[in-house]
Amino acid sequence: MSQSHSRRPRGRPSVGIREAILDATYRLVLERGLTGLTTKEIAAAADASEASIYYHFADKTALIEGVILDAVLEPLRAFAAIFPAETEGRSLRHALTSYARKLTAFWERVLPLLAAVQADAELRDEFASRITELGYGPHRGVRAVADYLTEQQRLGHVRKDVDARQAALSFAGACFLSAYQRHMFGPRRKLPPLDRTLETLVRLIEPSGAEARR
Amino acid sequence: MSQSHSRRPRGRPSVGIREAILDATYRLVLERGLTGLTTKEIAAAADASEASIYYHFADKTALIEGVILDAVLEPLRAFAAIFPAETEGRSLRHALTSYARKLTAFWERVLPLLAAVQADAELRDEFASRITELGYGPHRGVRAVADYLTEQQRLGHVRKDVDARQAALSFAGACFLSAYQRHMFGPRRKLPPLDRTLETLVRLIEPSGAEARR
DNA sequence: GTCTATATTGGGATAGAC
DNA sequence: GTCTATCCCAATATAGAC
Repeated sequence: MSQSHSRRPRGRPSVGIREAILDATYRLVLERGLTGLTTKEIAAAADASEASIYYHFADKTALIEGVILDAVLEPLRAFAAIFPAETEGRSLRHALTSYARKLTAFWERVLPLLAAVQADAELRDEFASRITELGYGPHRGVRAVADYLTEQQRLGHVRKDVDARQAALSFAGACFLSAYQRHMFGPRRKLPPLDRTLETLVRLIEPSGAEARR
Repeated sequence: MSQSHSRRPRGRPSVGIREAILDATYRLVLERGLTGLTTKEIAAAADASEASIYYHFADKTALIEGVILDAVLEPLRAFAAIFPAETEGRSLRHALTSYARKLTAFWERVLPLLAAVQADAELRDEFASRITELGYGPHRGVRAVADYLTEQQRLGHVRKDVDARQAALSFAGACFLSAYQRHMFGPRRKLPPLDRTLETLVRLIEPSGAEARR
């Protein structure tokens, strides 16, 4: 967006370069990865000069770290809150399917950034401590589902002999693997469609006639 | 292995530098990530000169790509074959638990490398096409489990109304998420222990008394 | 605030002795 | 085959005009 003219036509908006730089950096990390990413590339993609990068950011590291950590932490923060709202007055199947779609989309958005984080020692350490201190992490999503399942169990919509946390891990795991596979190999459908996997899981944990009385 | 003395004592083995370089590169990618990894660092870690690197390898790219692709593809290849052997004459629970342990260990070994692959555009493309052409990929592990479950279904050890492929995805997904979490945050136990998750899954897919007759 | 032009550092790669 | 010494260039970062 906003490329395709190597020089902005006069009347350039005196503000917005900073945003363009952030945006370009983000896109480049997604598309080309972090390895070998240069300030020249970023400047070109943002249609700005390298000097402008150094006007707005202390150095390259500050730029990259800022972009990546924000791009991961913000969705994480946003996502951590949505599950309860998603379940309001919905059937077990509906709630889980809906959540799974969001969870998968979330992972697909974040995974490329996590790869970049992981490939860089400094970023990795910084990221791990930030996540830990904020209390985010995969267990967050798993626990949200587990809590929901426990509640549904109390209401008799989930078999009593199912360990909610374990079932939640299977659930989240299926979403995660599905997202990771698309992340690495694109949208080829080599794995079973996630929707049907979830349906299978739901059927497994729902009380069958014989189980309902236990 | 073979570190802890910064200079080989005299009588250095005139052969083995190539191996030392490969080994050092591998270790450095794991420890420090690919971003910013230099030939100087590699040389130092291998206790060799930079020139030796260029004697044995065409350029830095050839070295890195060689190391990483080998380090990923070889375990992949080895792993693709083991599942059937693991299941011989074992109970459903035992076979799955044993396989899960291997699957998780495999992922933990490979994930750091995959992150490096993903962070580099060239590597990523090269890797994706190699994997595709070899027919590896996450679906491989999923399918192996699915086939096994189908067989067990025929033998009456798995509920008939369970879709084997979907159950396998849940199974592999739980392993994968578990491995990924440890990969990112270390061995903190924020997720439910995998063993118990698998037990839960096994119990779910095993025929209950009421289901056995269907 | 943004640019052009330039300084500086350091990493990839090579020459040539041994 | 391995080393030391060096080259070259690309990438980060800055100076200074506008």
